[in-house]
Amino acid sequence: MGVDRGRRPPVMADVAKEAGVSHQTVSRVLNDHPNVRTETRTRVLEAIDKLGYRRNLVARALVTKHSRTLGVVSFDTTLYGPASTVYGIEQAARAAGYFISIVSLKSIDKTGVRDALDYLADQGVDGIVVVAPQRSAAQALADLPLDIPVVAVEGGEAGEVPVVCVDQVEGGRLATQHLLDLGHETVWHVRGPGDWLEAEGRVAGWRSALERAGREAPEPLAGDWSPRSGYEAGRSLASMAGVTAVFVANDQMALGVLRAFTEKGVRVPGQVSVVGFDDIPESAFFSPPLTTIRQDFGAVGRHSIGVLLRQIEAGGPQASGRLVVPPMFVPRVSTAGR
Amino acid sequence: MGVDRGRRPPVMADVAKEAGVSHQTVSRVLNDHPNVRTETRTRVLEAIDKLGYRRNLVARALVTKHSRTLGVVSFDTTLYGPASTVYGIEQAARAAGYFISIVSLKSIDKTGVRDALDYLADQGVDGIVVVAPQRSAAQALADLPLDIPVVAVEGGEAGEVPVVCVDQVEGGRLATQHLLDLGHETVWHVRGPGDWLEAEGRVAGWRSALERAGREAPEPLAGDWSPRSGYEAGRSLASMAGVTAVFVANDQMALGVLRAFTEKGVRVPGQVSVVGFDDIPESAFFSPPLTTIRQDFGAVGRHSIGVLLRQIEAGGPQASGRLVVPPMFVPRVSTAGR
DNA sequence: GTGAGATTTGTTAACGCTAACAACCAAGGT
DNA sequence: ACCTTGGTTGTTAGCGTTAACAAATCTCAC
Repeated sequence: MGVDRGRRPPVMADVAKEAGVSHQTVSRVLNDHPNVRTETRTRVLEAIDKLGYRRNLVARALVTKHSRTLGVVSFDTTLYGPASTVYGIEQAARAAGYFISIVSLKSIDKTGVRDALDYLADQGVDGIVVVAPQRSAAQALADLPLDIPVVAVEGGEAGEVPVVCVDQVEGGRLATQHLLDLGHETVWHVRGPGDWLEAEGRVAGWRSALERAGREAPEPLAGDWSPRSGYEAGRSLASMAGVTAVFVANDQMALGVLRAFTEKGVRVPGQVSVVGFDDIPESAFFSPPLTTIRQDFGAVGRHSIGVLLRQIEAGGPQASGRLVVPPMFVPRVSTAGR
Repeated sequence: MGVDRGRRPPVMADVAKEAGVSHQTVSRVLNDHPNVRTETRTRVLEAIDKLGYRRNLVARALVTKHSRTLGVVSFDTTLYGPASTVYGIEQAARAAGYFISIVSLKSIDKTGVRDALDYLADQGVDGIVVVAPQRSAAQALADLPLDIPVVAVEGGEAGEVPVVCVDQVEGGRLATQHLLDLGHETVWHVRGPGDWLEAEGRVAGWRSALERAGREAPEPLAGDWSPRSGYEAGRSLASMAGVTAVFVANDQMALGVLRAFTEKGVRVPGQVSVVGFDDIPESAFFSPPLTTIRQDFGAVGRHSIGVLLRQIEAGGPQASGRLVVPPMFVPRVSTAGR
């Protein structure tokens, strides 16, 4: 392939001359226009190959008004959940022929989200996925009427914006019911930070399962998703009487709880049963291996792209509302009967 | 701000008319051209504000040949290391006014890397960071002479391509030396997968520390970074006689080793000391808390952008070679003297 | 064989911006 | 008064592609 003739990368006109056609015909070949003779097509294709031509997507985007780029706004992609979701998004988008442009926020406030959205809109993205697990982020989305398709992941009621999420309430219920089924009188809860919708959903599920069973719901302990906050909650729980079952709102905090229990000589699951949430890859190897609720982040990512693309191609918001991915119970060793 | 007059988003000509100047003057204001009267400038700025004008970056990119977008190719951004590195890259890039376009690979082979690079080059990125921890990826980079600035992260000798990395050999040495200093006769090693440069660097550091101390290096056990592979290695180690110290090539595998030891009744650090690598957020809460080697992924990400931007602005590869970030020893509870 | 219709190709004009150059104006030196 | 100089602004011409339309060619029935 004779690339590099004359330094400057070849453009459509060069291919056209090489193939003895007009540049428009080259364009047609490139865009799979039906009305091109097969013989012409192969001639053009050969010329493209010979010159090593690659079409300029920027020029294309200028005229079509479509960049085939999708924006992703996410909060702290260092965390397993967001990272996995973004990974799913990226895979699905690339499979559909879209590029992914990422903005990772340190903190999610209204200004942060607004700026990120503006930033991406400036770049000319065709649509945006906002991984908006916090109430404030979801709120921000609902408030700003963007003229560009948007999908929220884990987003609560985000006004007009369609939402893809895991059923957190169901997950909380599953975890709590499992512990009740094992014969525990009641279930304690280490919850996630106040502003997070996921944290609230899990609290709601936990509370609902307890209520349905007619049990008293103890005051939940507050955490911030970090192992350290779980550790501190664990130390509190270890010093309290009558704690036999704990539902911890994520696996990292559950790790902290387990650590605190180990230090205090509380045996798991001998004395206390523990259930986590997320099923991070490490959970199966905690001491003891953690019973938990798995979230299929990959599916969430894929679905969000599906919804977004449908919206883009339809040229307006579909009445899609809310797409809910079910959570999955994963029994391991950290829970046992009374 | 009277946005939305007439549906179609305003373009430079609209601003020009509004301000009573030519569109070129608007362009000059936008690009901070020095020769514009302050009075004219404010008039243009007011018009921009009034119309809610935002410049079209695609059109700009077409004529300037610069998209202010950087590509990132990474392997499995679900893992903590890559995720943190990409996060650092993203933050640094955005601070410098660049967009980030990500391609996350499932497997890194030559074709995969080549395709990803082509894909990003098509998009018109100004430069690319390749997170290339595998030998094959580094090789691929070295082989394909890209006409676009590239930086490799964790990349071994990548030919002409500048590299930013953590000093893996030093890390391995640090971990091993720590165990020797505690009085252990020798140190066993659970290594990462063969193709990974990081795995090889850590092996080399481990071996060098042992050699320097005049000790025999036992055959390393093979892992694949996953907790499960660490668990299996741990089971083997537990059944072997004379094992008192183990350096595990990452924290996740170390977790598996700890789990296996717990199951087999091997006390850590009572009978065997364990050192990990990475310092993931969970490590401090393992049972026992894991002594490990911290990698500053954020710094690596930031530096890679620094090197890349310098290369882009200089308009050619700088004689930068290799930028090495030192690892850091983090003592915790999983190691003790003989 | 001829005209209607379809198929295939070419020509021209955007898309919204910046670069290059030209034009204009005021100030200052001769 | 003239010419220069430099700051300030406007005009024109692309960047590389697709859209819209026009032109040429082919196909087939009558």
